[in-house]
Amino acid sequence: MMATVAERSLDTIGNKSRKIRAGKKRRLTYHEWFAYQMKHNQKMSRLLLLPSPFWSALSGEDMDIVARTAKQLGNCSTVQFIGITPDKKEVVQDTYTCHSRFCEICANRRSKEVQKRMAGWYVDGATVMDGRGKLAGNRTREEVSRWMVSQVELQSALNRLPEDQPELSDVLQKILDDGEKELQHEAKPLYWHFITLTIPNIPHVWERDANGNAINWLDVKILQPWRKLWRASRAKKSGKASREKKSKHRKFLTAKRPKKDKKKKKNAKRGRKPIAGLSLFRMMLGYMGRLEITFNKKARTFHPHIHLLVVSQSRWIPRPLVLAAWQYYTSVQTRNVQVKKADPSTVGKELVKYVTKTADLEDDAEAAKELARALYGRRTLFTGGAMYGIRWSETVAQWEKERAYMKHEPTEGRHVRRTWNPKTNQWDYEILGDSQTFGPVKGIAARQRVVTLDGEITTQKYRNNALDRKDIGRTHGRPQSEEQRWRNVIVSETKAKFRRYWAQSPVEYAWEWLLVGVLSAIAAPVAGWEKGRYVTQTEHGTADHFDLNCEPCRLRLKPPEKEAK
DNA sequence: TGCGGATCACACCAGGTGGT
DNA sequence: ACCACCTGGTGTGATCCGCA
Repeated sequence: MMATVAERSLDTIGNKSRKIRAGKKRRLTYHEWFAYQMKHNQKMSRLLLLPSPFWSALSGEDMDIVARTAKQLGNCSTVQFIGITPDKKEVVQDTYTCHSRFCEICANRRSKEVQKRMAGWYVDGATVMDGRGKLAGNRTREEVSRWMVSQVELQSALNRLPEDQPELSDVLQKILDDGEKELQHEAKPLYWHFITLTIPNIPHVWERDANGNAINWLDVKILQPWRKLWRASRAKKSGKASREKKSKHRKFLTAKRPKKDKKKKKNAKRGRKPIAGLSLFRMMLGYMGRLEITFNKKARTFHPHIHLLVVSQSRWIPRPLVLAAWQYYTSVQTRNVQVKKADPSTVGKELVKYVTKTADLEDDAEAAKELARALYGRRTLFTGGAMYGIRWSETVAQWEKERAYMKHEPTEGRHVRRTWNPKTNQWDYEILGDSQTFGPVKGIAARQRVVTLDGEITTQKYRNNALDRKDIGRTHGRPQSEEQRWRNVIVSETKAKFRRYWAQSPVEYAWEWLLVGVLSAIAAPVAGWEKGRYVTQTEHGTADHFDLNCEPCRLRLKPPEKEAK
């Protein structure tokens, strides 16, 4: 019953799938949807999922290998397997943990918060997911099932309606669409404003800290505050759950009416004090921004600006309120905030004219280098809200493309300095000499990471790549069976986890490795050291020790040889 | 097509304020 | 002391864009 309902109600998933979107639009079967989710859903892909055909291929010995490797590495394997039962139910089969008190992953798993949320994720050992394929932590399988049944029943009722009842059909269609429909606001006139947010002169836009890590002050000082401000302004005002409203109403009916205290303020607004000026940003529908950095030659300081062209529902934007909001999010006492009305017909000119003046930097190679590093891979022209992703014209797009010359290494081509020529209404390019060129140094890559509930820091792409990589687990030129490939995936994942753990906190890892070794030596004095590692038995193949660099150990990973013909 | 970088919707959570 | 209510903050998954 469950599976059939799921199959019939999951047709909307197809729109989001790249493969389905490219081809003819059609309904997804449950298996197709599940395969898609396994590949693309970040929450689900945090688990190492094995397709059901390979599930039986994983023997108990393989699990032992994983567990032993995890124990040896002093880190959690956090490898979970999901099996598909005959009734199409996904069941979490097993998890291996190291239970070390130094292990962050285990500490996280033990925390009440994680336990609480994990309890919502799984009902009777099965993953809970809703009709849209999302893992819903606050809904049980029964609730999801009821929701899907109601949707299917509504749709079927709509299909079975006779044609002479258009009114009823409309009502049913309205109910169906209600969940997906966005709120339709009545049309209001829009006004364009030009806002300039600035940060006082700062000595550096990019530098390295004591540990050698790159700090992009440009991002910290001005871009992040702006993103925070915009995000806060986009946040919906919290709505009330119907259950709370009901309880409130019930209490209101049953409670005795108290006498009003005239001393206290009437109609006083309760709750947290709102941030001044944030309501103004709420009325803005979208923005187009340009990052500008000027350089003060005498003081040798940078002065970053954000020029914003916003479209707002409010006719008037008071400058003090914008200033207050900007000061709240930057914690900086600045007074250089400008607000003025803008003409939408001159959008391009207003924004494009604000570019970094390279003439200020030509005498200061260090400053130019610093600026180049700060701007490396960063978009100086950005959009948001209703204007997100729009482009003015192909010409502007081409300008943007050309402007990114600083992204490339100096060996890739010659560097040019571009200046705007108002006479010809075009850019003039000036080729810089070798002494004036500079190559940006890549800092620590700020990759988008996902911290799972198990505390593991990973990415969806990393896992997909690991699965897609063909050279996983050296095959030495031999063709690799699917079974062997999946087995190698497990081992390589564990090894990669060790590398990440080592990279994150080598000191902690070293201490734990030492402690585990000493404790093992005390607990099991019969065995000894071999190849720099402690083993409980010296004979390979039957020992608890498993070394990936050891040939006898690696032999155990090989698939069983076929019988001789 | 893969990867890096960015925004957005949704849900939950922490904390403050007025009232009982 | 507790509750109702309000606010912004934050985690998480989805999606989009630009580039090679």
